Amino acid sequence: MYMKNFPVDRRVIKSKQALKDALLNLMNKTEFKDITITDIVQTANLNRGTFYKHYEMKEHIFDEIIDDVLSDLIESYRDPYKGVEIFELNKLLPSGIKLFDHVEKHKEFYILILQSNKLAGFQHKICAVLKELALKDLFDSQMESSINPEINASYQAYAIFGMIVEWVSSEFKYSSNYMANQLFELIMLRHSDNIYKIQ
Amino acid sequence: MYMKNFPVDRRVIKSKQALKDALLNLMNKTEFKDITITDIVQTANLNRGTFYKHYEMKEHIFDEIIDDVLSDLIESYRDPYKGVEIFELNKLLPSGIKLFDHVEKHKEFYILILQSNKLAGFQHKICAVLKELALKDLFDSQMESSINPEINASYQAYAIFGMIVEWVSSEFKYSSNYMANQLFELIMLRHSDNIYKIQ
DNA sequence: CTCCATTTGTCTATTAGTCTACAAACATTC
DNA sequence: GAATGTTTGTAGACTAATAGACAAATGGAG
Repeated sequence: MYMKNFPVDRRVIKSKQALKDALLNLMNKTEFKDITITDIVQTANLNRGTFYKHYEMKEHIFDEIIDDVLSDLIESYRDPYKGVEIFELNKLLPSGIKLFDHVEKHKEFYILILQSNKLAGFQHKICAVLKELALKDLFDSQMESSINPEINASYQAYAIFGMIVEWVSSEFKYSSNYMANQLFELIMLRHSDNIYKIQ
Repeated sequence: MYMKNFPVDRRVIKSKQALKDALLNLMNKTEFKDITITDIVQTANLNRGTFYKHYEMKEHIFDEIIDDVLSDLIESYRDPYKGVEIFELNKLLPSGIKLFDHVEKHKEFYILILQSNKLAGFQHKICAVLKELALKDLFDSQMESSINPEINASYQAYAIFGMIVEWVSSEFKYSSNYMANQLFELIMLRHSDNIYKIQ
């Protein structure tokens, strides 16, 4: 995941955001390949020159959307741990789980990549990020266990992603808080399982 | 109601709109007099210089908001008549009544002026516009009647405004379509009354 | 009243975005 | 395949918006 040096000028941020919003919006109605640059700048309400100032092709807009979403995913995942030295499960309150707020925030994006066949590849990208995050946590907490950290991380990552898939395809029937609670309870359940097995 | 020569540059339109949105937004939480120009440009996410390029004081922003709303009010009122030579009541379908769509569109504004004591003066401005519109219609259609057109127009204007007040204070409990239907039925009712009296 | 922080209005240099126009590449239709 | 319209990429002249700095005005708090 590459990172461009962040723009400082408000105008740049706003213009780029408008282009990203426009592209996502158009992708809900039209095939990516059929979307013209003229379409994008028209829905973004910008001059075509502005597009060429920041991007070379429409693909680059989408690349940046991915970057944005993944960065925000990482941030929201880590947010509950902020300032916490040692990982303590009982301090991880459901309200601290910002993950589903993140999904809701990028609703349009998630609907898109879950519905489209062609964009399915990005699902793995998301899971890979989730796995890395989980792996980092596990490394800090359960080094003595006999469980393979990679497998455990992947297990957790895809489990969470499963919840997201379910949520999105239910058309966001539940609140993000409800989803956070569900995740919390599932974690607790799994944790008590472990304790049971150890005893 | 005066009309500034419309700006052509997108940037101007966007910046001004951002300032208007910001002001309306702030007025929901803070007294007008306590809102600083710094507050406005910060919520609008614009440089302070941009404010001074378009306005001299915050009052001028609000003046333009009023202009916008009243212009849109007139347009939405007249929309059903577009292209119609002679006023025919039975052709005025409920779906053609765009008035409540207008109110919904400017929700924030209407809530503001109906809740605030200090902004109550603008209610009369709106009614005055509605009366003028009604007067124009009446002039075209019922010159032979013995009813005083001014009184009739004012009657109609305040009647419609009454519906708006009710709708706003119900916190938009009904759909704009429902409101349009209600208005339509009320007009029909009154019309058939008239026929009854004539016969 | 004095001190301190905030807001205000104004300014400059720089950059982003605008509009317009153009020729070349692409598509469609006949 | 010629003719038509649309999209593309690029360029130039112009204007709006930016960040940043500044002194003056305003406004509390001690």
